[in-house]
Amino acid sequence: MPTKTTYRTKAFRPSDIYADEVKECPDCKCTERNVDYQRAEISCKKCGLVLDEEIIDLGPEWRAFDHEQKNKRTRTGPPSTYMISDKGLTTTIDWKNKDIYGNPISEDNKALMYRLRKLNKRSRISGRGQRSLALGLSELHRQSSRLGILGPVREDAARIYRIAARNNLIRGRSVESMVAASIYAACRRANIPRTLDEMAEMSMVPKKQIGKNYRFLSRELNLKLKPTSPADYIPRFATKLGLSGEVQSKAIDITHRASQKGFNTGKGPTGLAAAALYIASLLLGERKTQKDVANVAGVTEVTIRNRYKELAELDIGVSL
DNA sequence: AAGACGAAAGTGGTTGA
DNA sequence: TCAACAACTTTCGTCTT
Repeated sequence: MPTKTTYRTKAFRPSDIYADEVKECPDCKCTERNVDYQRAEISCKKCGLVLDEEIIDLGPEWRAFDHEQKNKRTRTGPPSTYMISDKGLTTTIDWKNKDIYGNPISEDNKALMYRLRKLNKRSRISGRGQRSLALGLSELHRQSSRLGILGPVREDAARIYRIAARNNLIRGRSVESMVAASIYAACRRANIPRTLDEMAEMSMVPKKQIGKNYRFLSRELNLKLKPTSPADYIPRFATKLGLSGEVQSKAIDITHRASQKGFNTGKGPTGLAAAALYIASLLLGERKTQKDVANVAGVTEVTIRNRYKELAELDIGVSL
């Protein structure tokens, strides 16, 4: 990814970003590019060679049909927020009338300090709603891009965040953690759940806090989310492990049969998904170690073993 | 030598008084 | 608010391939 941030226009287009650093395609030496946002890939227009993948979409959040919408819907400016916001490093002026050495401030300066405090406070508060929302949305954009979340799911996350902001649910919580919680909720709603570990890793927010905020959001906004099904995790885990589609469907089959026997109650869905994948990989001869599966699923080998033992006792055709 | 297995102790979150 | 509790993790020793 290019790291240059020389463009400062309000609504830049992704194609502009790459315009000044198009390199020749090593295959056919042409310089024309296709940018595919669905797959997040840049490929050569002539020969189709993929030149860059997992690009970050820095474009506007929504489509706009007239000038007013364009102003409203475009997120505010370049990825770095140095120009706009204080990046959370707000300056406050102490209420004590002491200087940094602890000496009292002179009577002359007291009036000055009073005025400064007042102005500082006022400038910080004014327009906070608008500004923090813009900040939140750009943070949301950054995080969802890193997770590879696009389209409707991202829009849903943005909607959740906006509603939360409107209902004053962000106050007292960090923007990053609430954004992460919104994305987490949107993913679950779309049945493509991310684990809390994944969310924590990319948002730099402790897992605990994301979970807490997520529960808070779902309670306050009545999101009515069902517990995640282990089957939802399987395709993603399987892909990461490089397992075939057959193993995937076998694993999904196992989780379905297990849930028919009322097995999935109270257990973590990722553990069960991992165990099902492990078993399926053994049955179909694409052996993966417990350790590999455990790493991808974010559980330990011990958990896989336990689930695996329990599944074997369940009489659903899983026996070794 | 790596992977699988299991026991035991520890951890963080939920529940019910 | 606190203790009990279930699920899961960490750690470690032993067995298997």
